[in-house]
Amino acid sequence: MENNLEKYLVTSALTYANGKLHIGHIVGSYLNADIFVRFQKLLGNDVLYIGGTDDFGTPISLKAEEEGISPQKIVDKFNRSMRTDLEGLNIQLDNFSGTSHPNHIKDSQDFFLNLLNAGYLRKKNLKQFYDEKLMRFLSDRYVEGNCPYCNSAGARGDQCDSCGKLLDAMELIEPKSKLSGEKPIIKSTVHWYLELPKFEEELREWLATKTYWKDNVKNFVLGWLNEGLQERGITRDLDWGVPIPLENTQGKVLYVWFDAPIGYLSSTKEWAEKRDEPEKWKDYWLDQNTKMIHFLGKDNIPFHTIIWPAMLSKQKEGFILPHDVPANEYLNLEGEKMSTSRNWTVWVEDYLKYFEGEYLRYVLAANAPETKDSDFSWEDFRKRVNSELNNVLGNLANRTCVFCNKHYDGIIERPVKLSELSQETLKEVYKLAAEIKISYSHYQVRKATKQFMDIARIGNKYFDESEPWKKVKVKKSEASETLYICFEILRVLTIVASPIIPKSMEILHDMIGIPETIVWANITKESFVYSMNNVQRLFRKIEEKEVKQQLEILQKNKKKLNKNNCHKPEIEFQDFAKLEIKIAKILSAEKIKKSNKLLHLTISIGNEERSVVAGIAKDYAPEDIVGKTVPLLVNLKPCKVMGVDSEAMILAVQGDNELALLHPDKNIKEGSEIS
RNA sequence: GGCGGCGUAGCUCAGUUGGUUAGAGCAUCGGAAUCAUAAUCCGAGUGUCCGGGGUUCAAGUCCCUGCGCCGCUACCA
Repeated sequence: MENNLEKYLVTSALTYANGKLHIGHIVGSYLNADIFVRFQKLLGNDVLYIGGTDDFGTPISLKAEEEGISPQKIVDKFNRSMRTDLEGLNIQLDNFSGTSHPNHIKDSQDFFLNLLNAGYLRKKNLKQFYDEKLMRFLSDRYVEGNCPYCNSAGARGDQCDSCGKLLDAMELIEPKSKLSGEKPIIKSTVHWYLELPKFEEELREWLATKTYWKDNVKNFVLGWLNEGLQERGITRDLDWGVPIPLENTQGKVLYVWFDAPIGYLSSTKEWAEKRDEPEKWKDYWLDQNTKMIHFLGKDNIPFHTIIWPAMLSKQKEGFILPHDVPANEYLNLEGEKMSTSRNWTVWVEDYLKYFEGEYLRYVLAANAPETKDSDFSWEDFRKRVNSELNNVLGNLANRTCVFCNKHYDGIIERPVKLSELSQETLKEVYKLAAEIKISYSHYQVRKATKQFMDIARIGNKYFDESEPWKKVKVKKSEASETLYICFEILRVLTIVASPIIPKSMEILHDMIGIPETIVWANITKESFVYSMNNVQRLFRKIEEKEVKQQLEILQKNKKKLNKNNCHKPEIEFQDFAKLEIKIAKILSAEKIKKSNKLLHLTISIGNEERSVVAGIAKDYAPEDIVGKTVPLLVNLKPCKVMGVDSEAMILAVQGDNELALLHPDKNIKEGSEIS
């Protein structure tokens, strides 16, 4: 049997170290990986589970500046908080590292050098705009100016929206930094590009062997390939990152997406060192029998299916390539898209203040966004915990144990002969267990969850049909057989459900008092004696008021953020006086074709009419707003938006999810100025 | 507008490569039972599988088209 051992290297996508863990991270790449790892361990396979934080990049360095501490401090703080949260959810990685650890720097530099020496990196001299005020290079989309072709204002460095022409940022007339509004200077710089087009052929061939990948992943990758691969810059002018290992490259680092996946390797090496077997990582990374499986959310697919394999394939060491990339879709929250910037999510740390980690594991597993986006709601959470975990599984365990204690002093032995119903029942349970194995192997956690709950349902049904409470009074041995079978069912459950609710299943395992360990091979091996031990409730119920409380917390947090978010620097009155805002009447409105947000309005400010483009089409239909009076910023520099002249700007207010026009409190004649 | 996805019971969703009478859980209603965490078990269901057209002996499933919703993207809040 030992010869058949399979070897897995499982990873959860590195989490960006500028915040805490929330349920999106968990459902996207941690829980499904942990479940898979636990399952493989039950099978006795050799599994190593690796992860960590993604520590570099602009957002972290900006955050550090804001808070006046070093980026490393920020990163360390969140790395620690994530470890605690993962522990609270019983997600057990073999190593949780971070890309700012020293190992990682060296590994990433090696990757860079190997690619360079193999001829897959191209060095490009380029001129780039530089914002002197912020001391930062500006990528094309952060520069705007007048279009050299149609001369309309507001053209971005990469494209003019008025005439649609693709631009070179250097051609812009009167360029401005979008970040500071200052006029940027032109500075020359050097960057390295990964020449992805060179990999196309190889990648296609490699991908053709991945027939077993999930459809959503395969389609995504093919889409990318068919559009044609572009070379991608892998360096940036920044100081918080992995330095480029070449002469005269001060102030240049590797772009985060390049070094992040290398974190899987450096984290493995760190694991090996901690075990005092520094070469042990090679057992995984250099052994072609290792199946490397990356768990991640759909936004991460191209990096792991195109760029990362390309990078790996040109290293000297002969690393393995990803075997599978089971990407999950997104989880919504109460029907709305999750968003950390709006604080619309459930933070693990907060969750754990109120509920068991096991419950979240179960609910997220039962409702995982495997094939399409799914929704997490607190009401659904309550229902699943109460009517599934408690009523079906918890109650089966409880009624069996309590009955056994009451009538058999807590000990049940295997009957010599089993009735036909008992045999049939066991057979059915084994069959389901076998199906669960398939589900787990295919990452179908959702299905596995339903299936093990079905096993518990079989148990309840069998208990009822056998009526041991009647038999115990007349044929005590028959009633004992019923209990025995129920214990068998519980025993199977401790194995098949343990990847999803490991803690509860361990408790149950102790409760029913059997010596056999929880491993998959024991499923069909009947136990001979069950002896009760510290019988307790496995789960508690969630009350309606707890759901209400969580919903209130969500709403409260959401508002708090909006308030804090909108402080701008103090200004002088003269600054305000520069604005000419007048009350205007909307004369006509029509949709701008090819846009779903823009309306073309004709507006009157008394003696004058203007053409205005407004981005309000999502909240206002043209016919609804004709005749309305609204505030209008009159002296905004005119520009063209999608080919339409905009000679002023309507003022509107942004609510949580909608936009609202403003309206004077009294009847005011159009053209009146606001001050 | 471009790209991608989705539309199945009141709700949340399963439906493998086309193949009997379209399923599960929850909720609802009726019944049984009283070992158990007011838990369980049995029964009753209800469906224009978004609309229309096509391919086929056969379409929820494949093709075309219309509508609706979502995501990414572009966009003067």
